[in-house]
Amino acid sequence: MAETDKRARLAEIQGIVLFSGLDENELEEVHDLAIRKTFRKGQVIFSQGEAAEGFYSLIKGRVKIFKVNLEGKEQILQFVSPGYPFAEAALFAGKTYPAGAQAVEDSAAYFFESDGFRKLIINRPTIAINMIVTQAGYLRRHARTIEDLALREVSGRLAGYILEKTLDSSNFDLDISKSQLAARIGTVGETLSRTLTKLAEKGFIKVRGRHIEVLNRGGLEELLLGAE
Amino acid sequence: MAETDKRARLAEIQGIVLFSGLDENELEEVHDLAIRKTFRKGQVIFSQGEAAEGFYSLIKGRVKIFKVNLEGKEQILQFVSPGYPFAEAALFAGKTYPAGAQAVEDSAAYFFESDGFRKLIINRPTIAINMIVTQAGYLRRHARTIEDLALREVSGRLAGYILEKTLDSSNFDLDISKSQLAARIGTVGETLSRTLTKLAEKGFIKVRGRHIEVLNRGGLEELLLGAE
DNA sequence: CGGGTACTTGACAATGGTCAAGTGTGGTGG
DNA sequence: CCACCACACTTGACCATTGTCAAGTACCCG
Repeated sequence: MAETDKRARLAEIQGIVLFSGLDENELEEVHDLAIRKTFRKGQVIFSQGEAAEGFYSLIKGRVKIFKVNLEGKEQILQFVSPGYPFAEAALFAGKTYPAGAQAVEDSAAYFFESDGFRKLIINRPTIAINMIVTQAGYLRRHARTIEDLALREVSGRLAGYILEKTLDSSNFDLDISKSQLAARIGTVGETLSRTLTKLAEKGFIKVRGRHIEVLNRGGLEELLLGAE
Repeated sequence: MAETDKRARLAEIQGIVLFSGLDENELEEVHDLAIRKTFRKGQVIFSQGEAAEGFYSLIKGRVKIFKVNLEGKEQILQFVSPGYPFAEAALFAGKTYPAGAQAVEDSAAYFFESDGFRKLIINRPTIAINMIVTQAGYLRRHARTIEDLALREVSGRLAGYILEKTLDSSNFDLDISKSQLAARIGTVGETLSRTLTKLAEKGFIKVRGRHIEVLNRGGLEELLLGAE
């Protein structure tokens, strides 16, 4: 029982991008350090400003990383997908979490205590490289978010979001609430609602509930670039 | 002559955060890979969208990393200080530079070609760790910028900027033009100008040319938090 | 079927961007 | 050493985008 348990955990750990390409021994080491935690939908994992003891790697569900201001407005920095780490920056920069984390669905993650993980990583170049790779990806994504907020109006940001979600098909279902989408995109629910109908009126998209269909990709792309 | 040259270069390389803690041999390896480049004030180092062949480490001067939109509005993602790398994310994510880079002063940097550097880093955990550390720092900084843009008005962002520059003394001189500061803070010159005089009228600061003196730290801190 | 939450829509206000016209100010050349 | 030009910055008037507050509607879950 404990044995199958361990095997299951090793399988989960293998699915984490940070640990891809590791051999058996290395996986064992990671396993011995990892603490499995589960979170219910809506549960706060940590809050901004809290002391950072370590970082997480999500294996199931979804987690949002966000900031809030005094008035309660929220900005979502990113949604974390299974396989990906979050709060890894806490490992080497600063002693507190610079943002909050909350489970958006029922979720499970492995927690890695900072000191132990640092020791581990020093002798495991593969993990270090994997870490650099995912951080590089996050860095790009953040740069894009900054660009969005500073240089695009909300119709452009929304267009960008929709285009990303429809790289292959021509339609998709929102996997988050519209108010969360608003917070991701850097606006509020009301404005998102209006912008969505505006795009629909222009004939670029069709919206029914959470289902969005793209009718005119070119139109969206122009918006993204900054035309009107 | 070539010998003193090399020694000078090794000294420069030693001053780069990515390569701190390396032994002689490792420094040699890095040296053999590094291409020294100089840039005049105002010179474009690379443009957004350009194929990314490698990354840079600044050793002298200053460089800005920025995005521009079609209307020509600019958002500065960061100013790079000597010792720090830029475009390192290009090493492992994507084939093009996601932003542009330009020398703000006469500058010098070492260029590292991606493939070669990747090979090097695999056997040099120290470099990998250093890389993770600096990326973690950049990640934090970006998160902060996103927070600023999404959740603070420009007076709050400006207050934050001034507070950061006056952690020890109570006054400082702007090391960039006001229009560049505006672009860093996510606004335009006119608004920055107005905001500066507004803060001065409230008695929080005193401005003369590029010199800024803080008169009421508490007031600035409130602005940063979101009061008005 | 009921109740609550999420979303939409409307009217309004405000932050901040744009355009245009000054006002320096520093550096260069006469 | 002064005059002048270019450029950075300031200030004013205006307007657009977006946020706020409020009310109404739809939809989902129990």
